[in-house]
Order: sequence, then C-alpha cells, then structure tokens
Amino acid sequence: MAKTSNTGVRPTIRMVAELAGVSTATVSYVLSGRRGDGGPGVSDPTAEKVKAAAERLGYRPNQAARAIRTGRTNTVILSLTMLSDPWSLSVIEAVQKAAGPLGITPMILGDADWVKVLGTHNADAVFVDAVRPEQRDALRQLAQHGTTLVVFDEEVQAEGFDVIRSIAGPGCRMAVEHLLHGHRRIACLTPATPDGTSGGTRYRAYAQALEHAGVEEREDFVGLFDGTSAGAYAAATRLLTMPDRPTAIYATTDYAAVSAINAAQRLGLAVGADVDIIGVGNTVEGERMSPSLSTVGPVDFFDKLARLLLQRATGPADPAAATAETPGVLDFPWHLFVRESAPHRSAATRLY
Amino acid sequence: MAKTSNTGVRPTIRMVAELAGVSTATVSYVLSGRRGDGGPGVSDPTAEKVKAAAERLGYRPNQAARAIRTGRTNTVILSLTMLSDPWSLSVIEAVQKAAGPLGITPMILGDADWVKVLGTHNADAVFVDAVRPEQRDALRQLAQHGTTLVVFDEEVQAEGFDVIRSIAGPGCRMAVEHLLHGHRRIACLTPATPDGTSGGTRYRAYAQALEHAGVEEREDFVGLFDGTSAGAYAAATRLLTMPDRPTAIYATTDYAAVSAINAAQRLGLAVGADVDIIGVGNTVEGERMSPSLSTVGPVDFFDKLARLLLQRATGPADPAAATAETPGVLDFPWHLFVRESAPHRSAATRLY
DNA sequence: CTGTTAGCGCGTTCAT
DNA sequence: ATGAACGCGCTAACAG
Repeated sequence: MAKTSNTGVRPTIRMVAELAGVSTATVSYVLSGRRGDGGPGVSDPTAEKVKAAAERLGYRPNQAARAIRTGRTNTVILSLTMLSDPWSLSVIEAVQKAAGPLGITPMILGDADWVKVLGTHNADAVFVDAVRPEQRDALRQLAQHGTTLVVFDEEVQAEGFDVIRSIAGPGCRMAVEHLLHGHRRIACLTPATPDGTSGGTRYRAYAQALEHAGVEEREDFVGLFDGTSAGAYAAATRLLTMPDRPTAIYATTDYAAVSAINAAQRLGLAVGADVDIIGVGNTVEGERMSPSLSTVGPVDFFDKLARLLLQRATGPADPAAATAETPGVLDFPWHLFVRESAPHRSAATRLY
Repeated sequence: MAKTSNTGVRPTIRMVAELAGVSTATVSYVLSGRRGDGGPGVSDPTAEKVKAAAERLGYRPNQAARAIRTGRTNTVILSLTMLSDPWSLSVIEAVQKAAGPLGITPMILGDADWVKVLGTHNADAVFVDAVRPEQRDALRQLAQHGTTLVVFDEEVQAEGFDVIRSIAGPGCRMAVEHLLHGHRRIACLTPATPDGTSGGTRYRAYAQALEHAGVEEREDFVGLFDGTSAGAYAAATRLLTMPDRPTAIYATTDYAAVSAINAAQRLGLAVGADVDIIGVGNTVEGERMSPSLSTVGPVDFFDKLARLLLQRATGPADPAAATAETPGVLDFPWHLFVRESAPHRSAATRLY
C-alpha cells in the first residue's frame, strides 16, 4: 500500500516536480506520454522517478487547468430532456460504451436548460436531444462560438453543427400497413397525451393508414394508457377481452408492445397466430424476447449516434477545420422488422 | 435582435474589455457584480458599456478558467449507478430543484466508475450512491485531497465526508408486522435476483416477520417478477387468482405495490377491504394515488439529501474549515405510513 | 470613488 | 531536461 499524502490539499504538478527533483515540464511530458513531435525525449530513470513521485502524492492532473490550455476537456455532455425515457438510457449506454476506450467521460445534463450551461461549461462535443423553438438562436450562437454540437431534432436547420433526424411517420404507416395485409380489426395501443386525447405522429399514422385502406376506425379499439408499462398491460388486457376483440394490435412504443404480448399470453392467446402485435422503436429488448417482436424503427440508431458524437469530440479542436468536415444532416430511415409477433400473412393465413 | 459575433471563436473577457474600451478587471467586476469588499465601485455608464459589449459578443465566462482561480465550479456531480431506477430520478429531480436557484449545475455521471472521473474533474460537491469495497480507499483519498463528498452507503465509515444511511430492514419488518395485525395469508411481491432466488434485505424482513409471528411461509405466496412494472402486474394477478388467494400483499417496492393495486382492481377486488397492499420506499406517487398507498420508508429523503449536498457545495471552499463543520453520518429512520391500501385492522375487521 | 496594473493559479508547450 | 511564456478569468494593490 503506497502511503499517500494527507495534507488536505490537492497535489499539483509542481509538488510532483519538486518531490522528483525535476521541472514541471518534465513531469508534464512524462505523465502525458508525449514529447514535442519526435521520439521519446525523457530518459527511463527520470520517468520512473516522476511516476513514483506522482503515485506517492496521489497526483491527478486537473482537467480544468488542462482544458484552459489545450481546449480539450476529454468530456462530452449529453443533454437529455426525459431521463425516465428508456430512449435516453439507450443513448447513455451507447455513448458510455464508445467513450470509455477513448478516455472520454460522458456527463449527463438532466436539466432541459442546456442553453445556460453550455455557454459556460466546455466539452469536446455536446449532444442535445430536444430544441424548443426559442432555443434555436442560442444553438446557432453556440455553434458559431466553437461548441461542437450534435442535435436530435426533426426540424432544426444544420448551421455549423450536426443534426440527426429520425422521422417516425412513414415508418409507423409501414407498421400498420403490414398488419393490414392480414387483419381488419386492428387496435392501437398508445399513451394518452396530457389532454386525454391521443395526439402524436404515431397515432396519426394509424388513423391515416386505416382510412387509406378503407377500414373504419373504431373508437373502442384505441387503447389509451398512462405511459407506464403496467398501464399498457391493463389496456391491452381490456382490448383482448372484448367480445369481438381485435386480431392485431399496433402499439406506438416497443415497451407497450411487450406489455401487450405479456397480456395476450396471460389470456391464453398465441401471439403471432391468434393475435398479431407490432411495436414502434426497434429496441433491442424486442429482438431478444420470445416471441420476438415485430417492429419498425431506425437501424443501429444509438451506436451510430455515439460514433458520430465521439468522432466530433476527438476531431480537430480547431473549429475552422471542423467546418471543413461538413457537419450536416444525418438521416435515419426507418425499416420494418418482421419477426414472430406479427409474421407475414398471406391470403391463406389472414384473419378476415 | 442583437447581432452577435460570428468569428467562430469564443469571446474572452479581453475582447469584451477591448470593445468596451476598459480593462479586463472592470469587465470582471461588472459582470460578477462584486467589487473588493465594499459597495459597488463601477459607475453606471461604464457598467452599461461593458454589459452592451458583452451582450454584443455573446460573451459567457469560461467556467474552467474561473474554477482554476476561485476553486469553485458551481457544479455538483451526481454519480448514479442505476439510472434506470426511479430512485435515481428522484435524486436528480430533488437536486435540480434545489440547485437551480443557487446557480449551481448538477452534472450526472452515469458510469459507476466515479473513481477515475472524480480524480480529475472538480466539483463543489459530489454525491456517490454506491461504494464497492475496493473503492473505499479511493474515497478516503479523494476526501483527503479536498473533494467534498456525500456518500450513500450502509457500511462505509465517515472519514472526512458525509455518509447517508437509510437502513431498510427494520422498516420492512414494520410493514409486514402491520399486515400481520389483520392477516395470516400474506404474499410477498418482489423482484427476482439474477440467480432466480429472492435474496435481499427486504425479502428477508418478510420471512423473519412471518417466522417471528409463528406464521408458516408458503412458497407459492412469493411472487417473483422480472423487475418491470408489467411483470409485477402479472405476478400480482397470479397471486390474486389463486384458489386460496392471499388477503394481503407485501410488495418490496412501491412500484410493484402500485402494479398490485392495479391488478387487484382489475380483478374486482376492493383494495383496503378485500385485500390489503403495502409497499416499500415511500415514494410520492403512492401518496397521491387512489386508494393511497400504505408504505414504509424514510421521511423527506430526497429533499434532505439535496439540501445537505448543496449546503456542502456552497459551504466554505477552504477544506480546513469544512472539517470543522463536522461532516458525519446522517441517519434516515424509516416510518410506517398507514394509508388506504392497508388500513389499521382491529379484531373486528381482521381477515382471519 | 473609479478604473488600471500586475500577478495568481493550473498544466502545457516552445525555445534554449 | 529546463525556464519561461501561454491561455483564461479573478482580484489585491495601486494610480488617478
């Protein structure tokens, strides 16, 4: 056990230098492992002395001081509005996995108030998951002042920063149209909006697809729930115990779809045979469960997002050069994943 | 709309000073609103000029540079191991609410690897929600080097930092004993541990309370679920549809208890009359629902935690003075909250 | 009473 | 391998 200092004060590079009997420059070179441009310029014995001194003092370089000089913080900030949403957790997980090997620390900003924070705190790159209209100016200004941004938004213009788009509407229609191949009695399981109605792109896609196919929408086939997965389970149970129950359920999130599958199985229905269920979002859980969940969603979304963010973070710190790298719009097209919970239906197997 | 600079470089205090035709010191005084010890020492006209220049350039002081000089970052770090746990979200929410008015930004560290990060990144205070045994040395060393820590742990010694304890065992026994006043057929609804068994303090309290009361534990009255709230709903449904169903359910988390209430109501059982349900954790949701949830838990936990953390963050930056403030152990005793879902039972109303 | 000068505190990096 | 300058904002001490 190396006895470490207990002065109550954090060791600085100067203390290390003094203890090792060298200059601060040497300590810096040794600990950062780099020397000018060329080969190694520090002799092994000195390097050992320095490392021993640093160890003994428990020295850790001060990131803030380093950042002031290098302009790099080895930090990315994730500004996430809805931390309770599993989507946010997926973002965090993907970024953490990719950042670790690079020595970059992801810091999460749970507050929606990224405008204030990003103006004063530096990071090598920042991910922002929601932009309110009145924040757009601030966004542009941040980018102009050299903040490296990756923004998730369906509308905002890419002006000096990256924008990730992932437009749900067409994909959701694909999901409902897939069900329409084999069904006419199709229910929709969707969280209620605060005002009690079921707004939102994902619900509208359902209504439009039905209308386009000439299928009348039934009000009692819309299963609203409170956003929790237990609520989805209860709503699905209600739908599936109706006298003329739906033969298919379109759930506007994968989590609701999983609950619906559980509810159906509890009721003794064979999912993928007696009843088809499709989700939205293409989350990993759906692929792994049994029966596997049919769904629509972007491909490889979180990993690609993480990769882009970290590429931007490690890219040239010089903002002038960064613009040459063409930050722009990255579009994630949605795909249909036909799996067990809602298989292909031919004329022979359709349920109407 | 103030036209702002677009040089692609972040404005510094020097640029503001130059544009305003004053010195950097003046800018600093104006923008930080303080001057030496005494009253205001900047004339109104100059202050206006400076503010205008700062506005025009979109100047925001660089926190990293400020921190190097002042030792204050106006930041607290929350190291949270299980971001998916609603408990973590409650911590975040409480801290954010308390930090906002103080101009302090909470940053969340989702990684469990706080040892590496806290060594290099500074914050005015740090909350750590879990300490593995091999991390205890690092904890002590961080505290010695001046990091202000608040640690949530049931075992670790308070050596130069605050420790928050909230011991579940006795409280959980109170919950089961409350049910024992009116019941004999008491089920336990608890998430399964990875190895399939139901370990954990909260389950053991159930087993011990039953044994102590001379009630035999029935294996089919232990409802294990996968940790999701839909899983809890399904497990509760199974318990309540048994031929000789339990008359009371002890759920080891409030979220499971809420699911159990939903399941009971769906089955047409009157909660608080036909069946009693009690939770663990004393979350706010339980108090607000109908029927209100009986539960056990600490009182005012998150708010007090937030208050302590921010008091430490804003306290004297001088670490020597900080020790005089007696950081120590803060114990949160658990209470029993008897509400509608499991009311008091007398000899007249008991269900056995 | 108002504003400036000079230097601090970090780790990094260029000449020497 | 080193001395000294550097980048940033803050602030004690000073000049008008």
